[in-house]
Amino acid sequence: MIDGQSNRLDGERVNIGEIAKRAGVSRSTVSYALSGKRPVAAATARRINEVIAELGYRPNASARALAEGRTRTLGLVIPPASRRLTDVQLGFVATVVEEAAANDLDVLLSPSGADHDRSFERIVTGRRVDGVILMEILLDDPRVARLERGALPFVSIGHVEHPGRSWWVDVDYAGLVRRCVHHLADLGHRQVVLINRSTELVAAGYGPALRATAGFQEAAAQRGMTARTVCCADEPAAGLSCFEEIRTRWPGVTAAVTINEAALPGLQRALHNAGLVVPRDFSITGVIADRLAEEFHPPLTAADVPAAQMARIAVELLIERITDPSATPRHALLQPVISLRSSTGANLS
Amino acid sequence: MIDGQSNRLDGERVNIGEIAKRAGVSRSTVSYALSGKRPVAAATARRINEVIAELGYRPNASARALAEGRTRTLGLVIPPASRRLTDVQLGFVATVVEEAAANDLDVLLSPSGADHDRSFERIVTGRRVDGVILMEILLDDPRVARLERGALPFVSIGHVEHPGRSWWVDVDYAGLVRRCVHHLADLGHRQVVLINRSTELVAAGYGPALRATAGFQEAAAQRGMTARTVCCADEPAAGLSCFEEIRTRWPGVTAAVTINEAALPGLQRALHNAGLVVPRDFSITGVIADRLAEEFHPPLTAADVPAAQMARIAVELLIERITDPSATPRHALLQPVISLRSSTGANLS
DNA sequence: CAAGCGAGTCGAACCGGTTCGACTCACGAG
DNA sequence: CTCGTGAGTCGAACCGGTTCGACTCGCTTG
Repeated sequence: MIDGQSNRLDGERVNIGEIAKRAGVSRSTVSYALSGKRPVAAATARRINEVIAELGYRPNASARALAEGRTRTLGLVIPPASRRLTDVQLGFVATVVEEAAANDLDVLLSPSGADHDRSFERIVTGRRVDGVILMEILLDDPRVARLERGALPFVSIGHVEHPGRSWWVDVDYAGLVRRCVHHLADLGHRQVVLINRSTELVAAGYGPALRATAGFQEAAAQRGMTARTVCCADEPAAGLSCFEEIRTRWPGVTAAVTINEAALPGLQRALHNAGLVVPRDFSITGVIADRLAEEFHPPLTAADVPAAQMARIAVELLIERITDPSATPRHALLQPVISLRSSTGANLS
Repeated sequence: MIDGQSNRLDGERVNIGEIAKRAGVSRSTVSYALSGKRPVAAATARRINEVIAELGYRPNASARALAEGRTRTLGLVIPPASRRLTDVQLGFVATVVEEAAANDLDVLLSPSGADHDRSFERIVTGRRVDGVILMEILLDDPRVARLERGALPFVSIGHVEHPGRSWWVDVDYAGLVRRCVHHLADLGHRQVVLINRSTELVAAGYGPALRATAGFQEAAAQRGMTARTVCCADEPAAGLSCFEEIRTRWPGVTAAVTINEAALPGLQRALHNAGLVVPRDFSITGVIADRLAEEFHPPLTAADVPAAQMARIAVELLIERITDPSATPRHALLQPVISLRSSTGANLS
């Protein structure tokens, strides 16, 4: 309906003044007709809308942002591309964008880490966004401090050690891993291993990795099990060598809990090479995106990471915090169900 | 609606006027000291920089965009989240963001399709970005027309049928698939099948899917082979049923070429279920992201889709087009090498 | 009938930068 | 000695919106 027509200006120089002139009113009247913040006579409004439709006018976003003091844009800080995004993170990004769009907000992406601090800094201090969603934060994250100092509303995925007045959404890794361990204990397993994320992430204080370890050891101790833990780089090759190492060092281990999605293909191949049949010879469970759990062979019994749900909640919380900067902090700790598929079985050894 | 007078952190309401006042100069002098567009005395520049550092001042991005007439932001139109992003697309997005950051540009994301036209429209007409990268375009894409009418520089990933004056980056699907077919012919295969993307995409006129088909049939005809083609939804389950159908309908087929990455896990399982050993009983090749090709068991001989390279080139071209709007259109048709791994072998039947 | 009120409109003052023209001053060339 | 020149600076005019105060009506209301 905006097609072709007689907009010879081709959307180039049309601003609110041009609309006002052609409609025979002042610029402020056009603005009020658009925002509805003051009454405008029906006849005037109709004239204005006709001119707007004819010229295909849209308010300039920068001018509006400058005048209003808000940009109608959210910032999303993603992990650097070098550390490949996992499937879960990917779904998360996509859902954030959709959810923001549903609220007429745009999303500005910023890579973090490495030498991308310029980008992060530009977004934070340049008033380019009204608020920020921070992915994959560390237990003691400098960016959190930076955002707090900048007085910019933000919601983090994952929480810092002592979340004082902060807003966040997280998955209860400790609780989920604990339940996985109990599940294995119920099936008669006595020696289990946790296949964690990479050594670097653990060293950097990545929350989920640390909390998974804690939950793992707590539950194993409670059930009197022998608990081993290994770190594994986030890539298939590492999954393979990691599993071979496990078999060599601890041949008595009969089950694994993992939160490392990227290593799964390698794990799969290692099991195949060792001639092990899942779950007859070895059980596997953990916290894994449902899609990946179903791609495994056999499908993995696992806690599904609810990335889309987290994204929706994060956007919702952020909008709330932006709208009311003095609101009391809110957060959500999600504990998704464990989907029973086919990768765990009784310990027969 | 922040009461400007009240309080807020001292460092937060700083603008160029405040810097000018404290440094004892005019606003324009501060601006010139920052941009270097006119000479400023060394002593003055030092005073200004001291004040800026002391107050932690950063220019307001909206104000600058309004005055300069450019936003220092690129738009990236991604496929809707509903149609899950593939691994390749994900790598592409991440690399675009990094490459843009390297050029001090930010990236605004816009989902397309479905009911997200508002978002697309907002970005195009609101002058929110200086240029746009369009992912996964169709052979006859309405968004291309929209961007051309809006006089907004853009680069597309994939090209329309008759790329007149447009800028684009693409992978030579036809050529790659052709080479895959020749490779299989050289190994003695006589009956081959193309496992394409989904029926919907093909019907919608998705370029790579159509060009892959064309290249496939051309090469097969040239080598006197029997060529079958099937469409397969972009998901593991479809890969499984799709392969079973192939075995039933055309039992003589001994090799497959695929450009459908998402279906690979299902394909893997179908092969396993059928008791087929790759490449002894069946050969597989195609156009696949290197990471996925290596996760397959055995690793796939395939043309690696160079997502990162495409992203870098796309950003580069877009910047060039923005800088010089009258430049003659440029494009890049990439023909990556085919990595010989272990999934193709001689036809023994 | 004066006063009060709310709908409808306008002009002007912002928001925070960039940029252009003009002015001053010191210095070297004619 | 005068003139031209360029470094260095300032003030003012933008960019394109939003918003506030004030003004004009026509209509109650006391």
